[in-house]
Amino acid sequence: MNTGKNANISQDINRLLKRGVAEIIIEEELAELLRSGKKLRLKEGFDPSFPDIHLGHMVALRKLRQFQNLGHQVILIVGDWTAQIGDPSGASAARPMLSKEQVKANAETYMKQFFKVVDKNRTEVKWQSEWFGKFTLTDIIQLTSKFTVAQLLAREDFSARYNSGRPIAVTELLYPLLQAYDSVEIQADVEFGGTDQKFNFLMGRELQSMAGQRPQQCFMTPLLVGTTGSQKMSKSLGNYIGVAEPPNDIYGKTMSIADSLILDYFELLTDVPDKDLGEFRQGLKNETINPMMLKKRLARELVTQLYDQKKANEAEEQFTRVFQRREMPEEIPEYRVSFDQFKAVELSGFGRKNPYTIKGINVNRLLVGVNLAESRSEADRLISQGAVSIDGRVISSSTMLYYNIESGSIIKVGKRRWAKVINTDK
RNA sequence: GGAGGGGUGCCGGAGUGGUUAAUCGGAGCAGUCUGUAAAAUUGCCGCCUUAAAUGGCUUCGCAGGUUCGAAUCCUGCCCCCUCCA
Repeated sequence: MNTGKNANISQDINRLLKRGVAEIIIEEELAELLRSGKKLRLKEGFDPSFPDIHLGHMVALRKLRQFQNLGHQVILIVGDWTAQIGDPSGASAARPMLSKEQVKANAETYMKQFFKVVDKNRTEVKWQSEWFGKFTLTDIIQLTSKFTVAQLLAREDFSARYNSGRPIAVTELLYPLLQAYDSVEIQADVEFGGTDQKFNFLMGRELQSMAGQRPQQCFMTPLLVGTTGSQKMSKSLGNYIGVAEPPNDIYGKTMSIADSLILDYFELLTDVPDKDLGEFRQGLKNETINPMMLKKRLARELVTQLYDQKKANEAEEQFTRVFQRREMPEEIPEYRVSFDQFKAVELSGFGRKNPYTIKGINVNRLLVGVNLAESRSEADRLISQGAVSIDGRVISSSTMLYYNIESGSIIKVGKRRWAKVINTDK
């Protein structure tokens, strides 16, 4: 029994270090640490400027969870100081300073999502301000004096910018140092993140060894490609699937990912065994598996992880009904509005054309009123393009702009937006 | 401190006195097709008024000015970048 357990553990360790991993520094040392039985301190940082977690982040978070399952401890660092600088990975230079309240609110939002994946009971939350709040100029001079400009310019995006004459803010140079100092402060054994964090992680190692600590191991996960299949998943590119999104959205967005991503997503985001992944790959190649079926499975897996099986089944049913059979969704957001305000009584006064043709509700205004269109101009466009239907009847011609709607009617805009309108007038 | 370059719609980027609500590309939205994939194809893509035709308003860093007319010319201001010191 004992040997069996050990065998399992070494199998776990192996999977931990192989699947969904981009690079580990130093892999051998980490394997050794894991085998040693020591309870490891796993560092994960987050920038409170961006509190939302999407599937791209989830890759590393899943790894944290797997480590936790072996008994290790996560230390989550709220980067309330580094957030003011911004990770120098490119375009974004100066960031607006967040107020304390904002940071706190964002941290709460973040953690709510974080603990969908990571085990709360094996997590310790630390704020950078716990140590940087007390920093003095002396401390900063001491910290910065340990490094040279050449060292910092070794970072690829710095050197690229330096060589091409683009600006580098002094505070940006500070960013890696602060992050490195976090590792010292919490005595990290392993730091987790995407490959883009490599330089920062390595700085942590440097600083730790200067401080007499054993340098942390760096565990880097691959960057997940966003839903459209070209760039990395990111909120600003709009190609993301958020972990806090409703089950139907997670399911639906997953169904819309590019075929080329299916295998990656399975590998990085699910526990589907490697053996099955091989079969999927083969099946896709030979065209013996319909990619859509695989995506359905993937979508189910993801919703199950982030919610539960029941929600996954419901989402699948909904998807099948609405998008494959083109029927109504089960739940449609309701809007209680006064129909009176959409009646076109305004025509009078000019007395130009006959007001008698006007009866019913101005669909155009109604769309704006229930947030299906942002402006009347947009509503106009949607209608003239045949994207709007009421109770199954397409409103396409201008003669139907005043439509006799009843309370409880269902409006559909495009493929996926619905609203049920309830008249609040007596 | 000196010299030069630049700020245009969500992004990139044309445009140097009218025909410019502003070429083009990307993103986005919508129609057809479909597996809410890809590819293709069509239309839209500032706001308001109008059933529509139409009309009005706002927009090219900010504020003024010249002009019948300005994103385009002039003046002042703000911001960004490069080089020299």
